[in-house]
Amino acid sequence: MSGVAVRRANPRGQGDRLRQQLLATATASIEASGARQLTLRALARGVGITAPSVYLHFPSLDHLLAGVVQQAFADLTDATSAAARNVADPAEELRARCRAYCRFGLEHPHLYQLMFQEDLPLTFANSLESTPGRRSFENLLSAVRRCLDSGVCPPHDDPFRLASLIWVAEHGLVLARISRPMFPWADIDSLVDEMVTRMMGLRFTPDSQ
Amino acid sequence: MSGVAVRRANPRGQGDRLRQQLLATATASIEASGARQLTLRALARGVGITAPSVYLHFPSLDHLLAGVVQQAFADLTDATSAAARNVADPAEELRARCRAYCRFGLEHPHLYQLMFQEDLPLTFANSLESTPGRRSFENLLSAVRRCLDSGVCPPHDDPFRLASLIWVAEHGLVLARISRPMFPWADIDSLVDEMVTRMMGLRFTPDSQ
DNA sequence: TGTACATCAGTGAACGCGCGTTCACTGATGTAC
DNA sequence: TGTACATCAGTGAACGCGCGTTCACTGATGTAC
Repeated sequence: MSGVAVRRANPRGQGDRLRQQLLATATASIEASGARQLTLRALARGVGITAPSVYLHFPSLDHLLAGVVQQAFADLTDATSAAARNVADPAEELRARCRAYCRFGLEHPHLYQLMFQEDLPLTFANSLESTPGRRSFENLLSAVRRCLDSGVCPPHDDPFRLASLIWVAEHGLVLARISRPMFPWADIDSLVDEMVTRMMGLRFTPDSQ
Repeated sequence: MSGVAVRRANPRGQGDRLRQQLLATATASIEASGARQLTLRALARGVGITAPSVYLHFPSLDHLLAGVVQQAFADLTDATSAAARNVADPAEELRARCRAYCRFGLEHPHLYQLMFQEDLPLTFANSLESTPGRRSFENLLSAVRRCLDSGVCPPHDDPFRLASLIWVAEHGLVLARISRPMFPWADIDSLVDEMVTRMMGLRFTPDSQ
């Protein structure tokens, strides 16, 4: 009748379980109510441990958040890659990728905002190449290149620049929807398709608008 | 030699001066170090008054922030309108508008982020029309309409939708730069120009890329 | 012209709260001899 | 097979801090009579 589940310490050698549990609970908590609400003590409460125990696995909350963000970017990359798989037409592949990207952002708004929060000290203070999301951008860049190479769109002398424009536009699509839910938005998939089509200079197809 | 400036109460009937000072100091503080750092007590310290005095003018910090945001949107609208003034060609007017929009965002990154923070309770919980930034969007929409009507670009059956795409893209341009300063960005003006040109289906002109 | 009073523009002390962080400690379990 | 010991996975109490908010108060200045 106590209602309080008594937690027992993990068996020897398996202290790493708590580490995973901390990451999972932090992610869930962020998805539910945003990263601002997540404090070290709130996290400890959520997991059912005492506050100092967090230090056994992470030197600070920032390190833990870096882990959450890293996992989130891996998931984002997986989602876009999965959407692109088995799509033969390069233009449609690019659109599918971008739709999946936006869907991920809109399905995990709080997480997405954390991934691009400017003041995450431990995630991209490092080198340019290991910037989180760099992998995801490289995939987008490859897809843009395939479009250019296959001739489904007019040539462009700077694929990197073109990919930047598309990334930035989908980023804006996601964030604007999150911060202005009352705006009379059109269907997200159709907006993404039109954005990609126009940005790449693709020909409009019946089902792309 | 004390170094502490002794503040004297404002003369009678001019208590409103402190109100303006609170707004100005809050804005300056946000521009310097972001809205997260701004607490009621920090603001009071910045102005040189005691914490409870803030309540004489604002029922809460949220109300004050709403004032800051409202002013910021007015400034943004002024900046884009000024850039559009005296530009005859509708296409160039639209580009000038968008360049000014992005410039504003990049010159006031912390303020811009606050303007589009999702959880500002007192700013756009209200009606759809009075959403902050709505005025700014209407101006953009008008500029898009002028392009379509003048025939400098192919027709589009939904100017509102097209304006949404352009707003969202410039929004993304600003926020992506803020959150990924290490990314090898191209010149912002040229990126804006190319984005607008492609999104509207304008013909490329020598100085637009 | 004097004076009592109201009002305005704040002050100063105090409160309870949740936070991050420290420190010494505990209790279970594996290991050496 | 027994037992001393080391290690692992945490606990529990306590700290100082800045925060938002309350309350009674102050001191200057305008106003009614």
